Amino acid sequence: MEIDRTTQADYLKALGHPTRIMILELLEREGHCVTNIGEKLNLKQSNISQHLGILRSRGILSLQRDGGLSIYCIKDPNALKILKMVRGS
Amino acid sequence: MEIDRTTQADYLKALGHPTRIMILELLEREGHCVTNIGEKLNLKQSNISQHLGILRSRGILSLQRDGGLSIYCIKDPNALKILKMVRGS
DNA sequence: CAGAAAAATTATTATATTCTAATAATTATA
DNA sequence: TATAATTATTAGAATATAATAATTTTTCTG
Repeated sequence: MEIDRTTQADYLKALGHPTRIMILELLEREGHCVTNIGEKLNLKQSNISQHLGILRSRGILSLQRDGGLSIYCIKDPNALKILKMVRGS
Repeated sequence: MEIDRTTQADYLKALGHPTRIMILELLEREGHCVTNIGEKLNLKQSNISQHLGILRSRGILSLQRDGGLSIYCIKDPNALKILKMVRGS
């Protein structure tokens, strides 16, 4: 299947935000819940939730519920590879 | 040297636009002048010039003058690799 | 079921991007 | 030097993104 340039751009835009980069770095080792991410990054809950939603909508993160928690994990390992390539540019 | 997340994000944002993706695809084979790019993509000159400026400011494109023309070329091959990875996500 | 905890959603405001049109700057050539 | 061709820059309006605060929804637990 063909992936159009708007979708490609949306994917890259999803990666192109400092907070979302921090989230991906944090999730690289293991999944975390929303509150946990917010505390580690010292950002508001709703803001984190919005960023997670963006990353999820692009297929970069997945979410699994664990009790009352929403655990977010890396779904697309390419995202991490891309970040590594950016650092090496 | 350490590359901060804002710079990483700016790099990814530069890649995250359909027109700029088209420009990179066009320049993959060989360099082109501004007018040429504008004609191939059927977009206004000033708009193209602005997009080229963004890509150049991030170190993704380089510019060499040839007579009256500004020839833009890929400077950072990583950008093309990243686009290929995005397509394969 | 009621209350608490976690997360998502909404509305609002502020900021950033993008495109167009117009103008300015640069270079080539007659 | 004047003119044309090429490119860059600027200003403005339209759209998109982002952060906050407030609210709602969902789920767990007593």
